[in-house]
Amino acid sequence: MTVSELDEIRAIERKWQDRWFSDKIFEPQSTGSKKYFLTTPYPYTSGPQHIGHTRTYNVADIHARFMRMNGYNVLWPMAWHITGTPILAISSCIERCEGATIALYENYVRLYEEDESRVEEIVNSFVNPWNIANYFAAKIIPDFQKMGFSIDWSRQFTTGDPIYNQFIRWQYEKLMELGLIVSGQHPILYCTIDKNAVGEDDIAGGDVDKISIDEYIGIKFSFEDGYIVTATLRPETVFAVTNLWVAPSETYVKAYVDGEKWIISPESASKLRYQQHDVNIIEEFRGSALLGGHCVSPVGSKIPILPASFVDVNYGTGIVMSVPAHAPYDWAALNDLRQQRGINADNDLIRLTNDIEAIKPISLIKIEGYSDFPAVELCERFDVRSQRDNETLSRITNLLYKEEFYNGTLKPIAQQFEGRLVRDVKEDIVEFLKARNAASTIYETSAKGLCRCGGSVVVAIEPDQYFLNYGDPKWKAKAFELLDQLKIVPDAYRAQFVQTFHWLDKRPCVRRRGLGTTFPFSKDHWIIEPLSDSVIYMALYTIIKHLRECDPEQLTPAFFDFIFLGKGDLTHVSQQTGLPQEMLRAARHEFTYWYPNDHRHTAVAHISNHLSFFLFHHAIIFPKACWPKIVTLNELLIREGVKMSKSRGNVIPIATVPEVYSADLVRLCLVSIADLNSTVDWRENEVEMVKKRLLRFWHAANSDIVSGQPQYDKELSFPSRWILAATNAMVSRASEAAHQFSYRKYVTEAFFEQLNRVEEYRSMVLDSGERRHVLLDLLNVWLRVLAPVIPHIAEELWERVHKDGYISLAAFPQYDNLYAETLVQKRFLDGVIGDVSNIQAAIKRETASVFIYLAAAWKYKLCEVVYGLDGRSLKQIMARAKEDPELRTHLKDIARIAPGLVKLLAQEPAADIVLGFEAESETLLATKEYLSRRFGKDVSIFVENSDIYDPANRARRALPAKPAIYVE
RNA sequence: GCGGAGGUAGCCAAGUGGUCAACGGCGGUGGGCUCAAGAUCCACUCUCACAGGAGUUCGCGGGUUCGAAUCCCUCCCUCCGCACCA
Repeated sequence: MTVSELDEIRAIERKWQDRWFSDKIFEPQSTGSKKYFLTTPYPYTSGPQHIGHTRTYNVADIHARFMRMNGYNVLWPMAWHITGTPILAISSCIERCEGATIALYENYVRLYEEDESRVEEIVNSFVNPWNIANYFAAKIIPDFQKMGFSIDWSRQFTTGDPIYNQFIRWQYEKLMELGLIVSGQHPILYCTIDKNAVGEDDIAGGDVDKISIDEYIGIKFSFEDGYIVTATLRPETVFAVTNLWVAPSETYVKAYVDGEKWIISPESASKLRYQQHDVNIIEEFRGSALLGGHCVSPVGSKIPILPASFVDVNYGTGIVMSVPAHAPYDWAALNDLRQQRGINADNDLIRLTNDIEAIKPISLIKIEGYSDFPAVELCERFDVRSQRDNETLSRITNLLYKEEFYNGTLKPIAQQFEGRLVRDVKEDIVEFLKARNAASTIYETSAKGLCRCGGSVVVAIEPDQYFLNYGDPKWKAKAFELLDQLKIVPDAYRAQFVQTFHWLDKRPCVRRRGLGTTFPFSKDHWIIEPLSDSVIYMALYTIIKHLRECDPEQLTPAFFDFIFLGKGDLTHVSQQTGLPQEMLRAARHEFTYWYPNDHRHTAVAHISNHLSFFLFHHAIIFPKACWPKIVTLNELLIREGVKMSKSRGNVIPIATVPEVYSADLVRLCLVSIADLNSTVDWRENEVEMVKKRLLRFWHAANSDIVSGQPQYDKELSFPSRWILAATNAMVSRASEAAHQFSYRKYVTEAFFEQLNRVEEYRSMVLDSGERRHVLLDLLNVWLRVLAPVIPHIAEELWERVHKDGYISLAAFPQYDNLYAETLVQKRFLDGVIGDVSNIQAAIKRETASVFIYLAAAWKYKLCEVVYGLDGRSLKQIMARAKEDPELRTHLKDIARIAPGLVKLLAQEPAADIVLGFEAESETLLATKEYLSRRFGKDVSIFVENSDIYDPANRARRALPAKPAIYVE
């Protein structure tokens, strides 16, 4: 068992992959009564596939193969997703000659290209995003083939194809007709230089430090002829404001904002312009000019304006409202002012003394376990010295905000909002303030970000965004109806679907740029975004072959209505589209044959988006008969305990699988390491273990084939009958596991445990014609059970045992109860072996002989009697024994052994414990030599009676199912 | 905070009312093989017994039951999702 055997397996894998592909054995026709239409996500073609993606496809392939062998006409097609901005972002990185991206893509391309000069050339070509999409789409095909996936390659398309665009336009026509597309304004991340929306991929480091949009409330404090505007995440605290904070040395502006005079920072002014506000600056001044002034809060309080160093003019409006009772920063800043007073006799401070002196924290929110002034309390507890203790302050700020938000209730000072939970009342207070023209929504990025082009990332309001209205009641109701009849495996994920379905609401479905389909309902240039154009494409697989010859212009909404919904009249549609009637008829037939999508398998990460959209769209666009039936899910894959990621450099691309591992090895590992609902941790030492087992199987199977004897006329011995029965039982358990998608259990049963059993059988029956025959016979069944998991090896061995045709297309073995009683016999034997081992281990002496004493016949009779009794007290047993003429002669012994017997029979199911004398005796006699070898001692088998060698007087302890043992 | 999943021997991990001291693997110990190492094979790997026995275990603490890792309750801890990101 060496490298050369693994090399041989690798060569075999290539051989069968080529044959499957050239014989097109996985390209089903739309005929046959049992069909199974399986889909998995089409890969996003921004780079090579790795072993993490492969987990999903691997499960799908194993199931596809299992179903195929169970007589289903299985369709598992594949296409390519290129829609969206990531590919665009990569292109522009390469165009700008960004070293890291170029190096990454050169490494990707090197996986497939030997010629180094080609590598550079190809990467250079990636300045055109289509080249990225096409290059990787083309390379993922051989990647998948290297894994042995039984994909139908004849139905490929990309989401950028004109045919696809027409299909998606039809989908959106339907949604528009149903009134499910709405428009409105929407905040987005936006680059100030590109003048365009930015996604995660466009932001420098955006994949690591994600930037989100925070919704602040701008609160207007009346001041002179206008307002000082502060920005806050906690509008409810407006009732407890004691003062405002400004940065005295920074510049502020007075500006007309939508016709009102606002005092804010200039940075804020320019950001507001992106948020659909009309902003004109009137004058600039230093923050210190505001100090000592007083403004009036929306709830009528007179509020002084004071200086604080923690104020950042880049954040919000650059002016902060101070709530010292509930905001640690504010309390700390207030303390700083008080302590500086008198020490550094700054003019400003002296001027402000009275104001500072007068400030008392105002208690607004009541929370369990805190005083009236939790911010004060926390500052003291965490020993905050000044407003510059940034780390501590932000930590306790988060802590307190969370606590107050979820568990805090408002005090009487909150007037009509008294007594309500902060989390419930927040929105109402915003409404209240807005109604008095005292508040305005201001969006801010959660962190500073730079676009890859160098521009700042800000929040802009898109005034005319289109949304899919998942919140529409009729849509939601349909979706729930679909969900109710959908099988989900593992079913534990159902709750996540339910939750997602509940909170799904309006969702933007178009973007200003990216690859994809143009949105048909706007004069502006909009592209339907990736998660919105990838939800019903499974339908396209069914008919794509018929569309290749068409002019995409012919694929009108009427065409798709006819094919998918059966709407319209054949002749009419034919005339309208110019498409031949037979083509329309064939496509319609193919769609109705394959749809619905019986089974979709994907990763759990898709539940809250793709899968839910998939179900929503199917529910509303297609009739019930076309609704998907089963969704199965798997968790993700990590490597040596950590996530795989580009930045860690620990990704295993599929392209390297054939040289580093082997397809069948990876396939076996991926399902054996973990169940669907837990993470696979790809650890080399586990892989190594699986590799050894696989090679051992390969080695043994080959030698069984070489030495195999097709014919054997004599009666089979107990061990042979047992291994055949055990194999039968294995087929049954494996089949059941597969139907439940428990493929870990499947390989445990069908590979690992079966391998152990077969090895045990080998040691039970030394080389003989019988064994050679049985092993060959067994292989015929076993290989077919293994074929879904390790198809290459199974296919090769199948050929070597001279079976006709592909094992991939062979019938999954049937199973029956032949020799089932031997399974109980084997359990009995294992019990005896266990007992002998126990005793040997206990006495720690060299021994030469083992004596096994089967119980006397009357004990078996007693056993039946006891088994039939309702109660099993000694008294009852003795009473019954007295009635029996034979047992009556053994009363003394019965009294002695009855407790042990009762205990034995307490094991469930009792009927399987006691085989009867004949069977026990046959089992031991048939395996006597094996036992002798196994113990390394002479083994003698006796039946309990007076004429036997029994120096320690052990035989009398013998019970049915539990012979007595003596070693010497 | 809400919703979901989960906490099992040194580690990973199966097991959801009785055949469970608890599958399997890794690691560890001893032994066979070998000049030796690796590979491989066998045994052991909670505690105590040392003739097949007993005791204590499955996050903590309670409860239901003849019987609980498994069912119920309180608590502690970990992970995932909470949207416009594919």
